[in-house]
Parts: sequence; C-alpha cells; structure tokens
Amino acid sequence: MTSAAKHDVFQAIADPNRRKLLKLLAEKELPISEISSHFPISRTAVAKHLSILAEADLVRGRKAGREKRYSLHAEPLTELKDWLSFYEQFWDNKLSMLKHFVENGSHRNIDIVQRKDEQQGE
Amino acid sequence: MTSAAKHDVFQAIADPNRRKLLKLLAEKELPISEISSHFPISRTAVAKHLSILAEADLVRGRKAGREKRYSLHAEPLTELKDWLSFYEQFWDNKLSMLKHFVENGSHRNIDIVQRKDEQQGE
DNA sequence: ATTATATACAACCATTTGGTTTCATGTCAA
DNA sequence: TTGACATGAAACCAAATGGTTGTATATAAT
Repeated sequence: MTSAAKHDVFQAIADPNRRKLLKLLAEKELPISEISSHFPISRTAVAKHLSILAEADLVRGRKAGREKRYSLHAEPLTELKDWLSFYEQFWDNKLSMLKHFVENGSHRNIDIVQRKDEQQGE
Repeated sequence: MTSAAKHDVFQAIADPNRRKLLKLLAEKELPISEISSHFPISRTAVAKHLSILAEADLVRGRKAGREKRYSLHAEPLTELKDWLSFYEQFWDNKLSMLKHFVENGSHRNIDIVQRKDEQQGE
C-alpha cells in the first residue's frame, strides 16, 4: 500500500527536467509558481513533473495558504544507490573486480588481470 | 563526438527489462538469441533494448560468426554515481548533512538537528 | 548446393510521455 | 465582496516508447 506507484524512482529521474527540479528543490522549499519561473515550460507541465516526482516520493508538497510548497525528499534514492552498488565491482577498481571474481568463482572477464584498456576517460 | 547519443544512461536504465538485461550480461557475454530466451518478449524487442543500452555504451556487442555477443560495460554508470553522490548528503546520515550545512552555509533544512521523524521505514 | 540458424531492418501499432490550452476552485488582499 | 493570485483538473496533441510481424541477409552445417 505504501508503494506500487505507477512511476518508480528510475523513471522519475529519467527526465532531465525532473532532475533539474530535484536539484532546485534541494536548495530550498519552493511553491510551484516560483519553481516554474526557472523552466521554459508551462506551470502546468512543471506541476505534472512534480506529481511524478511525488509519486516516487522524491519530493513532498505541503499546502501553505494558497500555495503548495515542494521540497526534496532524497531518501528513495537509496534504491538507486543499492542498485548501483552491484555494478560498482565492474568498474571501480580492478582489485574489487578481482575480489568479486575470486569470491564468486566462475563468471566473465577472466581476462581482467592482463587487460590494460578501458581508460574510462571521457 | 564521443557522446550526444539519443539515449543517455538515465533513460537507458529507466526500463525494467533493460535493467534485467544488464544484470544478465553482468554474469557473462551472451548472444542475442540466448538472451531472448530469458525474456517473455520477442527477440526483436530484446535486440532493440540492447541497441538502446549500446547507445548509452552500457553494453557492447561483438560479432562472432553468425551471432552477436553482448556483454556489460558498466563504466558509464559512473555518471549515475556522480549524480547520486550529490544527493547522498540529504539522507545518508544526519552528520554528513550537518557537515554539508556547515560547510556550505545557508540552505534548507535548518531544522534537521532537532527533527526526529523520517523513519524511512518502507 | 541446400537448409537451418542468428541477426538485421522496415513497417506498423497501441500506449505513454511531455507538452499545451482552457476552465474551475480556493485563498489572500484591498 | 471583488479582484488578483496559486493551484487543480480536464481535454487535447505530437512524438517517443515498447512491442509486434514480416522480409532480407549472412553464416553454419549437412
């Protein structure tokens, strides 16, 4: 009941405008109209993005008089972090890859030890 | 020239099937048909997802005879990690929030010190 | 040479997405 | 109470998404 929203965190952050919203709300709580002034799109469009973010609980709005003030609620991003953590072993440093390889046996990239490419630059 | 693809990392991972693909390819390099067998959707659909992942350089395919073998290339996920790192200060532990608050002065959540809600439970 | 396998590519389709405009409602201020 | 302001909500739209089927091409295998 607490979850099962139509939009999950992954989808919520997929849109650039939505990411910009999060960034903006990280600084301080803001009413919709204020927020809209930072975007080239309509107020209504911003409101929709906000409601999608709210669905993912990445943002929370409280009514204050005639305006509704939104603020960041970053905690759900832990899901993303957890998801990411699994993949860190595949790039972080070769040591952790080797560690993982040894611990879990089998698996791919048997050649990681002698490879020297993947500069990851740019 | 190195980037500017139509699909970025954020979009690439937004789809559940695509995330499942990444997970699968993390284990080992696999040809499309093999991969498809793990999904309820058509081989063609899987191929499309793969090409989207490839656009984001999260996956790389090499031709091997008549088949094309794909494997994970996790490095672009660093972008996600970097993006995330900014938000960690807003949930990780109250200490780092306080640290950030002190270091950067101003900003929201002046009340973090005395608040005791945000159980983050489920 | 023929057939089966693995993929590529094009066309098509329903639904979702990101926007818009218009109208209604609630609240603050004069 | 009469506006002005801030938001909510509905209707509509073009384009993108996630799929499908059908056809073509390259490579194995017999």
